[in-house]
Order: sequence, then structure tokens, then C-alpha cells
Amino acid sequence: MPASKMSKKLSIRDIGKELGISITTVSFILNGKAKEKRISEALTEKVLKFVEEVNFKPNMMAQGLRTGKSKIICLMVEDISNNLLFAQVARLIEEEAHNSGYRIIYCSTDNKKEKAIELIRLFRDRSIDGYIITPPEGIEKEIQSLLDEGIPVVLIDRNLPSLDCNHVVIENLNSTNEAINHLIKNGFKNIAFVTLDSDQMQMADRLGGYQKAITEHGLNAYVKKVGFHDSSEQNVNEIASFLKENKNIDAIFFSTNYIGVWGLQAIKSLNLRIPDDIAVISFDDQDLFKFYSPSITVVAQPVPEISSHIIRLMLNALDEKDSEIHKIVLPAKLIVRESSSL
Amino acid sequence: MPASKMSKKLSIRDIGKELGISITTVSFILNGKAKEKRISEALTEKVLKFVEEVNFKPNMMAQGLRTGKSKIICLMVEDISNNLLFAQVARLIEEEAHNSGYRIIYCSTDNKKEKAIELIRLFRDRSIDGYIITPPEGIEKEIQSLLDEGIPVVLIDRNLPSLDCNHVVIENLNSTNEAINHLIKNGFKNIAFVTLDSDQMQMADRLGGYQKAITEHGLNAYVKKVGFHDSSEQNVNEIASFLKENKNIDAIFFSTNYIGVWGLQAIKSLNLRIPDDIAVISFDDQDLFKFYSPSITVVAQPVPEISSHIIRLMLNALDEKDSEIHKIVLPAKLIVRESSSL
DNA sequence: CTTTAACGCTAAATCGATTTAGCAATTTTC
DNA sequence: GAAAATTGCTAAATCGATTTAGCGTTAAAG
Repeated sequence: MPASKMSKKLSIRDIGKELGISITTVSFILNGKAKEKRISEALTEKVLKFVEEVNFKPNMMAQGLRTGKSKIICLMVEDISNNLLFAQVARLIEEEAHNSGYRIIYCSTDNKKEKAIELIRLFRDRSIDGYIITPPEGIEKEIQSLLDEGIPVVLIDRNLPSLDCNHVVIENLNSTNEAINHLIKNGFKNIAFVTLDSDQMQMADRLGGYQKAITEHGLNAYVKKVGFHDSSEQNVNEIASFLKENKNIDAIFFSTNYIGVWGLQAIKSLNLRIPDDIAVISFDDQDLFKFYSPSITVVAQPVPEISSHIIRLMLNALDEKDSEIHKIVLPAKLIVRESSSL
Repeated sequence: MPASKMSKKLSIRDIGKELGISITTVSFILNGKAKEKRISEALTEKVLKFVEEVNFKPNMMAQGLRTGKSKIICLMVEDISNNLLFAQVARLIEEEAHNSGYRIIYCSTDNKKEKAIELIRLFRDRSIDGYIITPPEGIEKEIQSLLDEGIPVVLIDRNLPSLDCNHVVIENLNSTNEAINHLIKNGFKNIAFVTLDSDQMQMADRLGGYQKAITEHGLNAYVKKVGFHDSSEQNVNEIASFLKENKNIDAIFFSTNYIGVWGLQAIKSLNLRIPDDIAVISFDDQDLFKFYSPSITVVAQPVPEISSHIIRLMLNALDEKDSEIHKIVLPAKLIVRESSSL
């Protein structure tokens, strides 16, 4: 039998027995309360050394049961495989969470209210310590009840304006406005905006940025909305039809990266040349846009900054160092490439 | 004070008290042991109804402490944000895991042995029930010690041949061989192969598939290896230099999707036309390849099949229904697009 | 009519930590 | 030198489940 199998997992009781002291003392020392509880330096050292030697790790379940804390953060995104942004955020917050002794479980809402509510209910009963959420519309009540219980919540990507809750979002309105103005400056006159059929904050703001630019320059608005839950094929066709019906459109803005992908397919299917027939800008950067021929101008989110704000907000809230509500709005960056000027 | 805040969390003790029965009985009923323990149907019904009514959910920590099971599966990938494949797998296994009462925590190894070992050690001490791992080279001992303790492990994407362990991989050799033969059939004679500087199973097999085809047709081999941990820029430059030094290369195979992306950049930087100057095939499908101009031929992994095998293997092993080792090898599919024939 | 078996349920131990309350010995205070 | 305070440590309760061993009652067996 291998040694690994022989060594029953150690408990704090074993440590106490081995050293001839009480488990209380061991616990105090391990929790850094030696000073506070007036344990002698000599004993403290001895215990710490022994614990290190035998590589003792306290049982998380027992700790969790007693303290009510699981040391687990839930990351709830729309779809971890759909939007590269979410996978990147997942990657970036993972390490810092681990460094602070937290693990991360993830789940995907598919941007469906019912699914999000179900998931929150599921996890609430399991003493998850904190929630990082891209909220679909309509889950305000669930979130509020988390907040009422004092459970840290950080909303990301979008905000629920009726809630007084931590969030990290980007300047959707201004950055979209800047992008549309960039098109206008480059001489485009009939600028279309393709977005989701959704009232979510970030979408509303992006549309707002478009409308502001269009209005200020007295241009015609061309807005097309597509369904998040419709198939890719359907949405590609919808965008293609929209372009066929509005042949005077000379520039187009896609308000998310996946809409951008659908849009490029639609444009390709109509054999339109970019930017000669139609200029293109999309929200969210990704390889496809960088390496497309021609390369696609984008409004890029500052993923590392977003992520570090998210995890810092969460860890601070968990520490109870910081009980303030923080509403963080970060600028996005227009990256001009070949697709947006002649 | 809101109602939500008033309702202290229920325990099994409360249920017992409320119904005037012992907690033992409640526990038996909730664990589906009513029949086995000869609890009357009437009482069983009554308890279940009450539990439903008050929406009682057992405390996972207490359950975990008592049973030693956490109901948590660890998904350890190279980098959840780098390789779209992993994010897709993450998405697909998530739902089934939830349906079976498991949650998933994730972590990224960056394909580094030390980091993987550190993570496994970290999680071992926390009673994670099972591990789904894309193993870097050199972590055989850690994995073996998990296996020795009877903890279910499923290796994915690649295999550690010295271990007798569940795994789900694809037919790397055959599928690469088929792709290279496709190039040969289309008249290409000087076919290059760009891969990772790594001895991992899946990479070795892909290289093997290339070499087999080249040898069988008596062609020259052109193999370029790039570093996983080097910067993208560096690798793009390396590939470009390689192509400049071997101007007779008329086709090129990239052995992973991210190498494919670097390769396309290199080709673009040299102003080579695809497929006229150089034909291209890459491993792993993604939007970029589908919508690139010209579209890129790929060896596509059957992501849904892979994922469902992974989660089924894991859940069966956790159930202890199935203590057999399963070694699953799935075929990959050559998707011919514009980039691989004149 | 006694013994055995089946029935329906429960008391109490247990998992491994945290934390409150407090004890005995020593030192300080006045 | 007695009372008070400090020091250094610990016993036992607790968190909320699971599970073993067993108890009293009724029905079947002989």
C-alpha cells in the first residue's frame, strides 16, 4: 500500500494530541489569534513548525460548517463559451481569488431570467460567499435579497439601475458615440446600428451613443434589432435582409462581438466590399476582427482593468474591510483599423 | 426588516421539531432511504410535502463534513480564455454536472507542470470529489496519487500514456494524416508542419500523422516548433522567418488553433496569398477560420461529443456505478474550405 | 400462551473545525 | 500579605448533517 494511502488525513485533534496540547490552542494559533489569546511565542512557533512539517491543512467543510463561509465565489455569466470577454475575465480573476484562498465556481445563465433566478436560488442554499454576475433583465428581486442578507454581489458588463449594488461596467454611451462620430468624420452618412432586442443597460447605452451622434449631425437612423436566442443563421439572414432593404447604408456598427461576426457573414454573403461598399465597426475586440481582411475597427473593452476591478471589489467586500457600494465605470477604447475609412 | 432576513435558515432539526419526529427519520426520508429503513409511506409523504413547502435545503457543509464529499468537480484546463475548446467544454459539462447536483470549479495551469501540481495539492486538501484535467507533462505522480486514493480523474485533450486513467481524446494521428493527405492529393509537394515545442501526447500524435503522410509519399519534411510560453509576436516572427527561409513551401499545417492564428498573421505579414502562394490547414475550428478570406480548412474536434463523454465518465465514476477505466478516442473531422486547394 | 419476527421509529455518536467561558498559576497592586 | 490582575492555556458547546445500534409495539409462528 502506498504511503499516500496510509496517511489518514490529519485533523486539528491529531495535532493537539501529538503535541500534548488542546485543540483550542492549535486553532487559535492557526487562525493568527495567538497574540490576542495570549499563547506564548514558544508554543506558537512550535505548533506552526509542526503543522508545516506534517503539512496539515484544515478541513474546509468543518470550517465552513462552523463559520458559515464556504470560501467560494460564484461567477455567473451569460455563456462562458460564447463571449470571449467572459472567458478572459474568468481567467484573470481566477488567480487573485486563489491567492486570497477563494475558489471560483461558474455557471451560465444564457441571459435568461428564469435560469439566472434558479441558479441564484440553487447557490444561496449552499452558502456561496459572493456573487459576480452579468445580470439578465428581471432578476432585481433575487439580487436584492442577496444584498439584504449581506452577501457581496458585483454586477459586471451591465448594471441594474434600480439596484444599489457594486458594479463594474464600461462607458458604453460615450465609447459608442465616439465610434459613430469617427464614421461621420470619415464621411459616412447612412450609418446603421445593429443591436440586441433587449433593454439591458449596456445595450441601451450603446444605442444611446449612436442616437446622440446621429441626432447631433442630423443623419438618418437605421436601427436593426436581432434576437439573442435566435439561431446564428437566422440572425445572419436578418442582417442581410436589412442591408438589402436599405441599400443606401454606407456604414454599420455592430453592438456586440457576436453580432459583429453575424454581420460580417451577412456582408460576405451579399458580396459587399469593406469599407468601399460599407464601413464596419464592432463592439469588443477579438482575433477575428484583428486578422480579418480588411481588419475591423472595434470598440475594445479594457479586459485586464475590468477584471482587476471586479476581483478587488469582491475581495474587499468579502473582507468586510469595505462596506461601501462602488460603481465603477471604465472607458473603452476605439481601435481604428482598415474597415472604417476609405 | 425584510422577510428574507428574518427567516433563519432551516435545519433538519427544525423540520423534525416542527413535525414532531426525529431528525434521523427526516434524514432517512430525504436520502431516499425511507423504504429501506421502513418508514411508513404516510410519514414519508408528509415529510416530503413539508420539506417542499418550506423549501428546505440541507446544508452542504454539514453534509460534506459528515460524508467527506463536497459535490464539487474541478475542471483544470490549460487556460480557459486561450483555447476556445476549453471554454466550450466548460459550458457543455456545466449543465449536466448541475443536473446531478455537482458544481464545477475551474482553474488554469498555463500548461505548467509546477502550477498543475500546486493546484492539485491545493484542491486535494479540500475534498474535491473529482478532477477533469488537461495534463501538462510531468504530473503523473500527482495524478497517480489521486487515483490511489480512489478519486475519479478524467484526462482530456491529451493522455499520459504511463498512467492507467480515464481519458477522452481525439484521433490526432489519423486526423492529421488525413489532412496532410488531402493537401498531397491537391498537388502540394512541400508541406510544412508548425507545432508546439512539446512532447505532449496529442502533439506527438499530430506530428506523427504528418510524418507518416510525408514518408509514405516520399516528400520533404519541414517541421517548425514554437514555444507555448513565448509571446505571440515572437511566434509570429518565428513562423515568418521559417517561411522566408523555406521559400519552396507551398502548404502549411498548424497543429493548434492559436498556432493557426499566429501562422495567418505571419502569412499576412509576408504578403503571401492563400492558397495560391501557400495552402493552409489548421487544427481546431473557430469563427476566425470560418470567416477568414479565404476561409481556412480545419481539422475540427467534435466538441459536444467530447464534452458529453467527459461528463458521463466523471459522473459514472463518482456514482461508483462504474469503476472501469475508459479510454475514449473520438474521430476528428476534416472540414475542407477555400484555403487548401487551388 | 410464549417466543420470534417484523415494523416504525429514534437516541446518540460522529465528522473537524471555531469560540465562549473559565481555571489554575503567577505577577502586580496597594 | 491579601486582593486584583494578568498569563497561558483548555473544556465543552456548537455548526447541521449521516449513520449505527437499538427500543417498544404489534403480528406471526409454534
